[in-house]
Amino acid sequence: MSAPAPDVFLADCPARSTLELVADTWSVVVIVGLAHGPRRYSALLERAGGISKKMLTQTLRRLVDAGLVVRPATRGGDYRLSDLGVSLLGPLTALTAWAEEHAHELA
Amino acid sequence: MSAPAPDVFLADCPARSTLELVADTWSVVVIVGLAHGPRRYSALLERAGGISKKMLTQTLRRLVDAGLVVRPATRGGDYRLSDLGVSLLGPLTALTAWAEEHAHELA
DNA sequence: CAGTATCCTATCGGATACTG
DNA sequence: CAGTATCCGATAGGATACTG
Repeated sequence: MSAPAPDVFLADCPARSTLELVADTWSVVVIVGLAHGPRRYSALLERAGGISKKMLTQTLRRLVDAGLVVRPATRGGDYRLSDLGVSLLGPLTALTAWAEEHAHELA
Repeated sequence: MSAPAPDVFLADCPARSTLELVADTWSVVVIVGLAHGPRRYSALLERAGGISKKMLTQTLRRLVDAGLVVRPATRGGDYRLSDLGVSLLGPLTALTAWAEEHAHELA
């Protein structure tokens, strides 16, 4: 954590691919949706305003593959954040907090 | 700043549109690219690895319209972050810092 | 209920060429 | 140099129907 102004700006930066994973609306919505605790597929579908089954499935798959979310052991069980996923909550809530605070200032 | 677990999770939340603006790779890259100070179009184009003129123009337009970036007064001048844009740097660097720190843990 | 698979449109986004 | 405009293939993403 002592990197001196690291540059996501550069394409070859490994953080870039990570950023591309995280800098996605549905990913953020789903992760935040799991912040309060594990939830079933249908719970996510209903609460995540406007997401379609297709995108939910796809987003969950990506997040599971990336290791941010843990797939339920049994079909129909709860999805939950992995430790890595939990570690992302800090930065992410900072971002969503900003979004809420400044939503009215944006055109 | 005292919101009790606000929910970007919901679609009708005003923060959602804000999130959709910010949760975009190119937007993040350009904003971070302007973090160190104002830069000209060509400077952004060269340093933002892999971005095309089209996407740079489009992204800049969106960010300017949203009020996050200030267009140069004279053609060929420097683009710079607005106060609002600067206020976003905190949350954003938290996110990019996370991306750098955990890049190797992701599949 | 929990997904998966298919169809189809809209947008993304690079390459290229053009203008002031 | 600083953009803008057009062409076009690739992907996003909703609607719907289907399976266990």
